Amino acid sequence: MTDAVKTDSRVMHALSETRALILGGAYAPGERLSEPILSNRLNVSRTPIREALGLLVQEGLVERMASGRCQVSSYSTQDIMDAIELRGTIEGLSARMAAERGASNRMLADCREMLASLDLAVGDGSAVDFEQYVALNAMFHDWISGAAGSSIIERETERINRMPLASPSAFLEGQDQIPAFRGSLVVAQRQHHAIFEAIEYREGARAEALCREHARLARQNLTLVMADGSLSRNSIPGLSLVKS
Amino acid sequence: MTDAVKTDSRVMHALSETRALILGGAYAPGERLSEPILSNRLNVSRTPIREALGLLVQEGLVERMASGRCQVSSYSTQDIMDAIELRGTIEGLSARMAAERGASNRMLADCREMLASLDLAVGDGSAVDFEQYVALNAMFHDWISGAAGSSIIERETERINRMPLASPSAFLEGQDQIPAFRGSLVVAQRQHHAIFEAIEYREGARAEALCREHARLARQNLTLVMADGSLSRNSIPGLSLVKS
DNA sequence: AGAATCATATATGTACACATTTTAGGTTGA
DNA sequence: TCAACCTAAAATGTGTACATATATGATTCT
Repeated sequence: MTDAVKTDSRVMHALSETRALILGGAYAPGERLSEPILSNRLNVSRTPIREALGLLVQEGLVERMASGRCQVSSYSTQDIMDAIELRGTIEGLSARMAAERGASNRMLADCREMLASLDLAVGDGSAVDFEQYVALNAMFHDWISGAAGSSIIERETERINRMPLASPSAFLEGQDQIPAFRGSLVVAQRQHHAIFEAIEYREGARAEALCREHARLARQNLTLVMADGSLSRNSIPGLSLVKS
Repeated sequence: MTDAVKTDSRVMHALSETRALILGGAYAPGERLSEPILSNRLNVSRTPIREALGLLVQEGLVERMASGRCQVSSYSTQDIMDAIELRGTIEGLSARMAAERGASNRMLADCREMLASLDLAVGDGSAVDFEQYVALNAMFHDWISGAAGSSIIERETERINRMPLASPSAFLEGQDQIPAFRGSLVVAQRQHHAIFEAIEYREGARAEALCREHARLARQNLTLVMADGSLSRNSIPGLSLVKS
């Protein structure tokens, strides 16, 4: 988080609780979030609730109406597609900058290690260690962002990744049951290697293009998820916010 | 603004006043911003001051330290360079999407009108109507963002543009005295036409590349400004935040 | 003299009260 | 039946008080 709110404060409590309620589908898109009611529900006074709502507006989970009232945000499938495309574009920028400016040997070594662990987690795609994969995948994407060497770009990347369903891990958690997903992990991991190689060899344009295409795997997964009627709306955090 | 804070509220007052103080250089980078002191200075109670500071953190003008205290942000020249590159990249994405998805005849007509007015404002570069240029230039860039047809991307573009010195208008205001600038406006306006043409003809890759290069004019202007010792540090809003 | 320590002053985090605005529902009138 | 209006309930915007945490500066000890 870029906002240094003390970790054990009531604001943080209100923030994470409310976020969990929204992402878990306890509040439907468009539903009002009144400060007094949340205040009662979370046993926190209105002041931290108010601040937490402001942060959720910033995260995109909540919208503030002209009257000042808050409601749960609603996104179209296209919105999520665009958010993923935006993430891919910014990751592409990071990767290009990392390639052009050059990553330190230490950074490169760290990434090689990550990739090796990811190889183990993926295997041949028949028995993926999902938990490991999710954690390492997030680390790899953070690595790209950091390798660019720009705090501004790193900060904006973090921001985009907080947007529901746009983060690199969005469709991974709780998706071990869909067969088509497991295959895509093998492809994704091959792309990870290619992205790393491009950065290592200072091939900026290639690194950028690969990142963009890599993000499009997520768009494909979104399509799969939206088409799959058997999926509970609440099995993927934030999916409840997507209307149409 | 994406945040719907009532326009005449005390929060808005505190926000714009404090922002003006920071951008005008009344507070130096790293200087502390205490809520009670601002409260006194602006004749507003701590509550709206506190919220305004939160918004300024979001804008990047203020940083919140681990203790909870706020201080004026400090940026390096490289940070601004990176922010401009990021803006160019996102504008490029917008332009590509606008080209690929197609802009309505109405949108295209609007833009043609803007470009004609810009042509008038620029003339042959010897007698530029700066005020007109600044306003129309901002409109043109907003148009690109809107033409993409994605509210998500439009929102993030607005956000980037609020970052000090990264917006398309950042180096235009108050720069009528630097000769090198006037020449760059002719180049910039030619790029505007090319970007429009690329979008009109659905040439996505061209539109994207042009937007990126267009933003690099701003980077060049930043270099000029930083090299020019004769320039007062406060003549360009936000320049006081740049250290080294 | 310099470093560690302690006390005071100041700032932040939070609760709560109150005024104003907004919403919601019911009533009246066409 | 529907629309406009009016009234009551509820929500937001803001000020203020107080507890806790943090910073500052004097003091003491080495």
